[in-house]
Amino acid sequence: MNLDNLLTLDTLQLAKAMLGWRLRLDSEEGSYEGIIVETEAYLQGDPACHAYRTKTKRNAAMFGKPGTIYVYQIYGMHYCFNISGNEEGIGEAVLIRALEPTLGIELMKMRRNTASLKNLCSGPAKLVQAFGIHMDMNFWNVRTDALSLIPPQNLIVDNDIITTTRIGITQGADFPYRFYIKGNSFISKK
DNA sequence: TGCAGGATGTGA
DNA sequence: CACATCCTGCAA
Repeated sequence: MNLDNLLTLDTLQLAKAMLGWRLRLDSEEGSYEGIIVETEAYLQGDPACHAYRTKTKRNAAMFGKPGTIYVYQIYGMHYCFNISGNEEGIGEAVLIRALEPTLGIELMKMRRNTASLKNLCSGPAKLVQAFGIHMDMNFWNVRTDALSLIPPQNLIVDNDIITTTRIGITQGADFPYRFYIKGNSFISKK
């Protein structure tokens, strides 16, 4: 599957299909890459979705074209990184929850202030910090900007994907919208 | 090994 | 006032 095909999937399928793809950032200081190993989907009609009610200044990027990057601040101090799904005008996105670092590891260790490989990108706010992602990247697009998606080296099949409920929410807590690669040790929860 | 507590912008 | 989180410190 190529990037064009990936971004035509509905948001739930997109969240699953992104497993195994690599997230890459090219910045002044160097390049970062990690394999996407855990995602969550946030959909229309889903009370946990930031776009559940109205379009606001904060959630506007969720309504962008597929591949639009949505960065938001949470708990006043951390940031999370999403990729918008579905067509323009519909507020849906996939939250990237964990990566298996493959490139730029020394830079990540400095940014995260830890030497532990497993602790670099094993959470949505952690991977944001490891890559140095910030609010200026809100409304970027993975098609056109320095934050991009690279197709999988090893194809992830359905049998390799575990589906569970999402982490850290109470509204919509029963929806099975969290996906991760079976047996991968870089996910956010053991 | 587990959990309580704190930091604090945004929108209901 | 609840929240798509993480880290520290203290108890068991």
